[in-house]
Amino acid sequence: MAAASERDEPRLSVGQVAKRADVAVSTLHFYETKGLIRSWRNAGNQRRYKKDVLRRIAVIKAGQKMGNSLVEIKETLAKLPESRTPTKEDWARMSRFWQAQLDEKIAYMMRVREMVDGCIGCGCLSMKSCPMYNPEDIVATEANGAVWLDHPEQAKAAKNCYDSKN
Amino acid sequence: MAAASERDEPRLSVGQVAKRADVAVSTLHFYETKGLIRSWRNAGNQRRYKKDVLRRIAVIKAGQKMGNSLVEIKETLAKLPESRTPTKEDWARMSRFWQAQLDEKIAYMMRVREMVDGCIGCGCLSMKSCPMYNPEDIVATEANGAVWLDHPEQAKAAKNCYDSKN
DNA sequence: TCTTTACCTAAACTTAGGTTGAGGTTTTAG
DNA sequence: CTAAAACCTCAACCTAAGTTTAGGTAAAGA
Repeated sequence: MAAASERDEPRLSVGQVAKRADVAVSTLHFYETKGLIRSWRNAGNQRRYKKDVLRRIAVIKAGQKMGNSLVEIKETLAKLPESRTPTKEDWARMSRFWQAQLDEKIAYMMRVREMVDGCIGCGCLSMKSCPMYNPEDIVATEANGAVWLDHPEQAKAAKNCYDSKN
Repeated sequence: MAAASERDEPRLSVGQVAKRADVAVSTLHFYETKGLIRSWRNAGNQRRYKKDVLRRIAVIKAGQKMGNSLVEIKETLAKLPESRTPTKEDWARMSRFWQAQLDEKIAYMMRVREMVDGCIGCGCLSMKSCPMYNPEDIVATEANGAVWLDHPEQAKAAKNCYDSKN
């Protein structure tokens, strides 16, 4: 029966996963301790993975490229169904979620760009009015995970930041 | 003469800088050990700063928001003149440099967005052909500082990544 | 069978970017 | 003049995201 179920859904060893996903074996151990991936053990206590672990790792990598922490990525992965192997539609939903997040980050970068222009590039050096000196602009809300949002008004405020008092 | 030069260019104490730049005193000490800012000592061995330190800290903060490391930021700050207090034009040049960097990062994010779409969102799970699994796409060149550039072809490659073998 | 390769755990180490604490000195305000 | 507030150094500590090392077991192939 163990043999039968192994035939049903082929499992990968840690070395195989490491090679195919291009990460170190130690990284897979590490991700497992962090709850990002899961494995089962064979009779000899060695890890065995379902193939969808490869996609999970791809998601982890992509998330890191976007600048997300492993904790945030774990929260995203937690939206996948636990009871069954994720389907194409499950992954597509996750993809859409991340596209939206990327859109936000791109918008954030564009606001930083405006601030750099308005605040470093200009003659303004007053710490009080310049939005760049006020750190409340990165707000973390646990509902959305970390949010990279400046208050949009700040970009405008930067434009008015021309009192070269210092 | 010490008094005269203090009158010429007012110096700030570490506490004043901390308050105005909204960072901890310990952070200023830390930045100093890292060579990001500089100070002089008064007769009692206490730090004194020129006012342009505030702008340097603003630059550090902006750089961090863009995702730069302190080392990278230090390299950027190193482009400022050492011999004199930076002028408006010095800061403007730095601003332009960072705008360009931000443009690159925004472009990078947009490529990641395409990859997330093409590679997680699609049915493709082959590690070999998918650019997402190949880490060489973040290339560090010391000339430019760390570069966030994917090979542009990779975004295209993601589009061809539909062999659902796994 | 025997030896090499792969795998196991646990703990220590690494870098980045700071923060905290201890113990002592300087400045400032009343 | 004295006490509180600000400052000093140095060392230890912290989190994130892993990597490395040490000592031992399992599996694969000649």
